[in-house]
Amino acid sequence: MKKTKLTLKDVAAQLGVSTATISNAFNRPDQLSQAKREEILSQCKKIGYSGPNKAAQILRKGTSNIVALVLADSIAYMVSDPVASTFIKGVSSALQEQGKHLLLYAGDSKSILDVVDFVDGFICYGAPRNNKLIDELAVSPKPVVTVDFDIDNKPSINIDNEDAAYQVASSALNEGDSVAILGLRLIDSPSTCRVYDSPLIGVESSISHRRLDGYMRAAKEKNVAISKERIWHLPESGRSFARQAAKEVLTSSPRPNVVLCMSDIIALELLHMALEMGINVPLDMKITGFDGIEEAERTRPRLTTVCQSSAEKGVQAAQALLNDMEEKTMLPFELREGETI
Amino acid sequence: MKKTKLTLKDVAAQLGVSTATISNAFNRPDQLSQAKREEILSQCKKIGYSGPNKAAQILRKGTSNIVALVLADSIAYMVSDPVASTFIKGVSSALQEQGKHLLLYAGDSKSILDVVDFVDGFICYGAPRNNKLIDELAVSPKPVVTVDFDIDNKPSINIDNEDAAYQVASSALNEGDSVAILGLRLIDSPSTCRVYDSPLIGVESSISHRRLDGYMRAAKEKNVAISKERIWHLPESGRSFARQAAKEVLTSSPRPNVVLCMSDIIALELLHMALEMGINVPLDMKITGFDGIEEAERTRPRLTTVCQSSAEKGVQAAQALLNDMEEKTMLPFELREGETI
DNA sequence: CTGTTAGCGCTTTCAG
DNA sequence: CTGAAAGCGCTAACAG
Repeated sequence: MKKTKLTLKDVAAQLGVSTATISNAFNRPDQLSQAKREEILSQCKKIGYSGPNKAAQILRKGTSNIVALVLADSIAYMVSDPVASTFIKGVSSALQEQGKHLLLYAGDSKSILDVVDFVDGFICYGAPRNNKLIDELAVSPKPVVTVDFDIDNKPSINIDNEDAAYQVASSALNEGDSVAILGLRLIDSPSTCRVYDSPLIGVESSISHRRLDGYMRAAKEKNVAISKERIWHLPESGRSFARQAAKEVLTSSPRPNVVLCMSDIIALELLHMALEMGINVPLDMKITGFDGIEEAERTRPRLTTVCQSSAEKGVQAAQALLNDMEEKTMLPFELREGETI
Repeated sequence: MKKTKLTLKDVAAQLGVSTATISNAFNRPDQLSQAKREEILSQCKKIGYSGPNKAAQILRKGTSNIVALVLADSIAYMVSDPVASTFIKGVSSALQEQGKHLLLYAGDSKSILDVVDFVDGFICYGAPRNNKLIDELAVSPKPVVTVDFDIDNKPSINIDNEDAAYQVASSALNEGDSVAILGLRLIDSPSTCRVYDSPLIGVESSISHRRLDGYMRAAKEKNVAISKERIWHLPESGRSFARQAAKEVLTSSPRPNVVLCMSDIIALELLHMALEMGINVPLDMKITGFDGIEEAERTRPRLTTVCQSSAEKGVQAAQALLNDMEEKTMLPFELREGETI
């Protein structure tokens, strides 16, 4: 009894039929009689052949049932971000429904080339930290769907970040306010800092700049001036960066009485720290977030923020990919009035 | 100018060398002169050949650089669990270091067969909900590493759950205490309920039962009786199940003055609810958790719990897989005394 | 150091 | 409905 892996050919020989018949029994039920098919399948099970080798199928058919999810940053970081993980959740449930598999791909990887040949497509969540990936995706022969950013001629899922930011800022701001903004990835710096006159990055494509635009439009309408030294840049939305930035804001002078935050994580960190310092929210300081994560609902006072359904985004992205959608989709968002403004 | 994808053969023809030379230029630098190699590589770049097709390489070489991470449950659930996502974090960072890719695989999938042919191995985090997968993994020709449970003859990463539970219970319990236990997956039920006399599941393999054993050993030593109607079963460690169970416990009579929880998520939910009800923790009720998640450190009063480094587990699991380790590894844990006992 | 060639295991025309 | 045969694109002996 040798244990060399059985091949379709072996099986065909053993059962005394041709290889095509075995192949058809597994892949194209309509190509042979019900009876014959069941006969073959049961024989296969008996002799321990569990079906055509997938690696060979991938080469031959050119499809693998694997979808790559390209994250903006390292997997390590993304998977612990509540917004990203909710998105992954949406993607994975939609994929699982269709029997597709999920390959997680870091946005700071060198290249996309070592998977492009065998995955069935890419879902790209946020502009990957390594810009080169964007160029590679742009010319990839495999379908691509982007989320929270765009690539020319590729379908995408977005919300209107400018408008969302405008709305949340509008409801928070009043003439005479002293405002600070806690922004995400506005400039090219690995650490928390004020923006000052650093050149803004990815101004066209980035959701952060759309949000900034929205804040500024609201500010202008309300006759509120916001100078660049009151705008902070955070390299990512992790708690430690948020804490740093929150501290800087809270100890800056004059202390702002409205702080617009580009993520709930940042806003919550600021909120907690402010409360600890005995600052009354919203009387002494108003705070707004962005995203609408669960924790923001549980926290007291409840955070005023913009809700976007990351899970829904994930589902839509997966469906767009699997159904070869061409259009760019704009998903709705919702202002959630909490108790922090 | 046709756009048919270039193959290695085409390139060889165009450059006037043999296919082996092209292949070697990409895969085995030692097989040809530095000069020739660079010549070839730069020519390839110029004509737009980005290297050997990966699908073909997978078939030919039998390796893909893809590692499947089999989760205990659906990806959707796992990715939002802080313990699991920290584990994923560890795995992914170790894999990324070695240029390996991460395929997330749901533990409630039908079978492992549709990836076994092309992945390089499996990391299996917790006993998959679908038991069939365990049998398939047990006979898989590809390397397997299990975490938080065992398969005969396969390497594994574990902590001593019995001892950890014993220690945390020991430090919480005193003679005369009225104790409740909030357990995980103790019986076969999709909803929160008391264990009573339902048959326990997976008694041998499950970490939950090891923890239960540890609690019981401590209880016995301290002369504390814990009846099965004071032991709750939660199907998973999500907040909503936790909330349900917490409510049942807090409204049960007599109300226990010590509650041992098998996860921090459960313990925190209980803690919050108890505080809201005006119960003094730890005076009126002591609470212990398990895992040592970040949130448990941030919460006041700080939770008393067992810390295990899920990230480290992930790293070790990945290394065990990549280095073909054979042994079963036992990782250390650490009791963290908070203010809830 | 380079070229030839036999597969890796399968799918899919195309005849029968 | 079945069988024979041509590749999918590549790698690794092996011979030169």
